[in-house]
Amino acid sequence: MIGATERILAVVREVPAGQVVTYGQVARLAGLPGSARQVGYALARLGMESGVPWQRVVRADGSIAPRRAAADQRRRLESEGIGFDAEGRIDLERWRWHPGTDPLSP
DNA sequence: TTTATGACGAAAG
DNA sequence: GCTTTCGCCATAA
Repeated sequence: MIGATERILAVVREVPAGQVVTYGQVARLAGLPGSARQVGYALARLGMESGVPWQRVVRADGSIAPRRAAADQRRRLESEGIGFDAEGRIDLERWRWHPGTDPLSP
């Protein structure tokens, strides 16, 4: 029996570098519509060196969830080519990941 | 067992 | 665009 946390992490691992997804989006893709908080909670208990690209998960409005590692997350995303506006938000229209449309899948 | 909390989100005013 | 309200659910106390 695969737990919800496992499915959440599986989805996050699918997100290609240079693109982002929102918490709610991950929840839906994991089959847990409406449980966006669960996504954040699963990532919070995760180790930063777990290999999961947690930095690619952002809020529904494109901003970074305020916490200790927020600055580190922004730095990582910028190094992947993602840009932020003056209010610290990402243009989701431009960098949002849509399943099946990642650069490596023709 | 009941309450509170948290890397959230959408709707309503 | 802002704040409030409510829904969600695993953990902790």
